[in-house]
Amino acid sequence: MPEIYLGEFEQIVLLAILRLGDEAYAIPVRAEIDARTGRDVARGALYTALERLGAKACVTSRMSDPLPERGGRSRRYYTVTPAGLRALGASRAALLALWNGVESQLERR
Amino acid sequence: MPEIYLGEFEQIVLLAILRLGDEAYAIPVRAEIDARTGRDVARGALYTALERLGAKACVTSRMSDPLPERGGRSRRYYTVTPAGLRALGASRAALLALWNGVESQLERR
DNA sequence: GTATTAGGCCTACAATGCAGACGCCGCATG
DNA sequence: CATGCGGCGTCTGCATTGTAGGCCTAATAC
Repeated sequence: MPEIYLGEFEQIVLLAILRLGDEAYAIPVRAEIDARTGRDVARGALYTALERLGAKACVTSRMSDPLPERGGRSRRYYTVTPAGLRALGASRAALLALWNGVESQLERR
Repeated sequence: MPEIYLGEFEQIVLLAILRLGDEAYAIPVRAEIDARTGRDVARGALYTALERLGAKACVTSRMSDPLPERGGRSRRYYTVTPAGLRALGASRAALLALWNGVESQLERR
């Protein structure tokens, strides 16, 4: 297990995909991120992140058939791999370990 | 409020400083990070992060007097500013919002 | 056809993460 | 007092991640 490190944004993207389940293609992912974090990223930004996650085998993707809709182009749906889940769990644990006990200091402003 | 974004590593550093209180100079910070996250970063890495946090006004620092010890050079002690605390709180909230409800999927491995 | 809309991809640059080498300063010890 | 050693700040430079913006295509609508 060669220790995969996720950047913060990559984590966010993975989480959004998980949350969306089988509706996870770029546009809804982007919307989800915006809704949850207020971060309004460009589509291009998202695609590069997704590509890099793919390179690390944290996600896989499949193309859909074209849709019978207004601009119904085929969509690329993403799924988080087990390796991706593991990596996510690891970074979460690391963050939690550091947060633990510090919250109180935050509240004091 | 011009929206300060913290990278993941910067968050970790801030948290370590908070945790160390008034013993927060580079070497213990490094040790703390290693102990909590298993991340064994070079000193240089840490200093650049600290410098950048300084530039964003998330930390301040003061030099100590030289110490009467073997290699007793002066140390640079760091303190998290209110702005730093705010930024930390914000990124934590963002992460939490996304994590919320996803933990269950992680457990299923 | 031509507009309009959804959505994938490419290019290129900025910000962050990280390491290794350098050098200072003070004690120690002969 | 000179040489060495140990603690620690600092500099330079490259690698990885983050982000924007524009281009292109496929499909319906008119």
